[in-house]
Amino acid sequence: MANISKFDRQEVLEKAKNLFWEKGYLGTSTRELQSSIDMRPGSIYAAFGSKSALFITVLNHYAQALSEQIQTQVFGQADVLQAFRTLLRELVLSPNANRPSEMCMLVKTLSELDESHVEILTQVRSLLVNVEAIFAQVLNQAKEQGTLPSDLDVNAAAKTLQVNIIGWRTYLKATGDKEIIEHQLAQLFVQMAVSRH
Amino acid sequence: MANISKFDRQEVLEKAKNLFWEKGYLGTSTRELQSSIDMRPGSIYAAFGSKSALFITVLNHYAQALSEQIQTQVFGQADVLQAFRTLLRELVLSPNANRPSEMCMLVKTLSELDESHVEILTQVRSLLVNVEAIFAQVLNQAKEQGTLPSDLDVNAAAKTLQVNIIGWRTYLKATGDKEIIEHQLAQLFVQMAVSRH
DNA sequence: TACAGTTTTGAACGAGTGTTCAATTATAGG
DNA sequence: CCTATAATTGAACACTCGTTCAAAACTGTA
Repeated sequence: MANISKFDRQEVLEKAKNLFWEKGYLGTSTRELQSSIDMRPGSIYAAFGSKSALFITVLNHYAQALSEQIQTQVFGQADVLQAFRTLLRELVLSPNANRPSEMCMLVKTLSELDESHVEILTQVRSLLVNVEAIFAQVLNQAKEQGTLPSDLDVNAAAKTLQVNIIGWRTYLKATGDKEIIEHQLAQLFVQMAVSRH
Repeated sequence: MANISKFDRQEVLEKAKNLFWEKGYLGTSTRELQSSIDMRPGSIYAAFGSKSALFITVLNHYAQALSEQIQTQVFGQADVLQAFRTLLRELVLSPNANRPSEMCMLVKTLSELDESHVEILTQVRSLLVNVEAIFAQVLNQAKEQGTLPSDLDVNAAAKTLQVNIIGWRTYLKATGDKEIIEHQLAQLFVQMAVSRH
């Protein structure tokens, strides 16, 4: 296996992520990949094994980055719920120039592939479970901080969050209508605050 | 242009729909298409023009079928809201054996393709607008029937419906968790019923 | 039955696919 | 500086892709 230094590896994964995220797994050819990450086929195959193996590595890299963002920008903040809401607003609505697609990469991959790509789908599903678990952690901490009612069903709320984020991002790609999404996002946090289970 | 009889044309579009829906636009090769609809390349190109033109024709066929289903199963029913809710439950949750993918084909296509496939994306966006308009019509009729409050913002509710359906179907493909979806679906109809704007 | 017009066929085209591997270049230890 | 090991290169492989088109088969009219 090619001994790419850690710094280069991160850079390569970042570039591969951007391309895969924009064009999807099937829509990205290995030649595009080659020129994008500036590696020749032999090196890529020595380092990552195959197109699908590289893609899975990239997916992990993507999820890792998301997880770290929540870790640094939400956990440890004075008002966890407030910080989470801010981050969510940014992730869903901000027209971040360096985001290659309006879709979440996990959801885009889940949508794109059928069950003939089991390995990739399995990894996507597992990563989505991780994300949901992190959401639940955030909500739990908000409960402890008293910004969410103590009887809130945290797991159900985390699932609702997932469903809505998926819907919002996709709807945004369809229509570009940010206003309704902004409204729904606010609404969702109101609902969580008044939930009685 | 090849003069396919109307019956054959419907059958061809149906088969092409099933394949495209299952494997996506990029994931479907013209050879698979050829054997699936039992036409030779020359005939396909005479009748439809290109792979992408056939795909767009198939998308229209797909949306047309959905529209007709709402027309016959919802409009004209004694309780439109009730009928709509039943149909929605079926469309989102039923493990219909002859549905080639858990995803909505429009959403799957929207997710899969980037802006380099403008023609297809434009058509998908337009069809999604149509669907939303039909939802609004249904809700309006429910208002007239008195099953929804007269001050309900029908357009906003239709958007919310869209966002949720997209989220539900995708979440279902990710986790298979029907329980939470069923709960959220019920919840959504409760919210519409008590809305105050 | 003969013929003009239409439709269908399937071989073929050129470009693009993921992947491999012998040859070359770079690296590090003595 | 020399050598053994590791990493990189890029040409090449065996397919597959979307698409075309001359030839064959079919169609309906006279």
